[in-house]
Amino acid sequence: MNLDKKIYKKLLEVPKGKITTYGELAKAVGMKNGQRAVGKIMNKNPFPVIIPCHRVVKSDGKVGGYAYGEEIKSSMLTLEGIQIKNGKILDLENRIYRF
DNA sequence: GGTCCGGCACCAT
DNA sequence: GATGGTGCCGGAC
Repeated sequence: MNLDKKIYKKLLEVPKGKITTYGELAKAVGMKNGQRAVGKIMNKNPFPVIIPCHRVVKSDGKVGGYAYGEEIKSSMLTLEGIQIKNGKILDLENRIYRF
C-alpha cells in the first residue's frame, strides 16, 4: 500500500471529537520525521470530504494550516466539540487520539 | 516568542 | 532516471 494511502487510513481511525498531530500521524505510518511530508500529502489528499484532515493539528497545540483556510478548519473542529482559543486547541492532551 | 534548519515524500523540470 | 523546489511541520536555538 502506498504511504499516502496508509496515512489516510490512519487518519480515518481518529474518531469525531478527537484529533491527532502531524508528528503522531507520521510516526504511525513509520516516518519518524515525516511531519512535513504528511502535511504535503494532506494538502494533496484526493478525498477532502472523506478524509478528516481538519482533525490533524500541530504538536504545539495550534490548529495549523488548512487547504481551505484555517478558519474553516477551526469551525469544523468546534462543531465536533473541540474548543479553540486564538487558534490553539484547548485541553489538548485530552483531545489527542493516540494510535 | 520568533527564527532557522533539519527532514521526507511528491512533483515538475 | 536524477535533481531541486515545495509543503496544513517539529525541534532546537
